[in-house]
Amino acid sequence: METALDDLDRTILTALAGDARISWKDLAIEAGVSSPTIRDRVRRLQDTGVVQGFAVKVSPAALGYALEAVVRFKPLPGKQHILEQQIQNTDRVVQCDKVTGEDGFVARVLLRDIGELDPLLETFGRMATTNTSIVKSSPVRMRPPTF
Amino acid sequence: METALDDLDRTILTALAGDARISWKDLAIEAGVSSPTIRDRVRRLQDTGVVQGFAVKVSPAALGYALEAVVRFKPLPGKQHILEQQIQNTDRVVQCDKVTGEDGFVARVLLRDIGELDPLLETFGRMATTNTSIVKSSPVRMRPPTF
DNA sequence: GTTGAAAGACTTTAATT
DNA sequence: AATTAAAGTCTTTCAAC
Repeated sequence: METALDDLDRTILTALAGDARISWKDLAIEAGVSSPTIRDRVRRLQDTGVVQGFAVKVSPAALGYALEAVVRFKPLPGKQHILEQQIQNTDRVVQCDKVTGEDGFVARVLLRDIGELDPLLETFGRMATTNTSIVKSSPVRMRPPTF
Repeated sequence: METALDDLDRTILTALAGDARISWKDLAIEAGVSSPTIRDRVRRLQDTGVVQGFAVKVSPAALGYALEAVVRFKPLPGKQHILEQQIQNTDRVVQCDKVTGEDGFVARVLLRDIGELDPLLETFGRMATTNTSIVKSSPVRMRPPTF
């Protein structure tokens, strides 16, 4: 599942990380090759699974989600599966990993205000104990791996 | 900083969340309006900060990062600032939040193999105690908020 | 705020190296 | 694998509603 990248691939990925809607033509000029070459390379990166797609970056704050929190869930005995489903069905959860150790799941949740926290946590009351940390800032705001 | 969205905005955001490189023409057909209208709406969503940009989704696994881990950092006395800088300068850290509570920072790190974990954590030895959980799966793999 | 139409720009194909 | 050139398609502009 691993792929070797050359300099052109890295140039392409770096440009797409900055602006995923850049035209193949502009990317071709930036990389010093022709647009069909860019087109082929991007398709190959998609075919090999390096590029999984292109996403819009939406600001939670601009949509009224004033707070973000990191919630760790420790499943109650026998409740791990239903907990996982409940997490997936909670649309305020925008990211969640199942991890090793005491806490079974680590999730990122969006809140309109602090008053929304307790009701949200209570929906998990029968399945897990929780540990919540409010996000004060994000020193590293979701960046790609180094190519 | 909050913005009201209408149905057309929501249709546009949903389409762009699925494929951020869709052409304005195809999006126009999907939404049942003209391409100039789509163009104007997207520009407005960018101007109001709802759309912050467009990013390529890269697979860490395809680049050889076989493991992901969630690392919580508790800064040693007086070391919070230098810790934050060190985290930002560590390119294996692809996401990090500064949070309330015992653990000052929660980070997501990429590893080529488990042997990379200890050396990485040791670079933080003078600044923080750490708590590491290996990601076993990702029940919610980074989704946008509901529009 | 939206539309249709035209001009301009970009993308894709296919022949070639 | 990469390039050029031409055909095809999309984007942008703008006058009109």
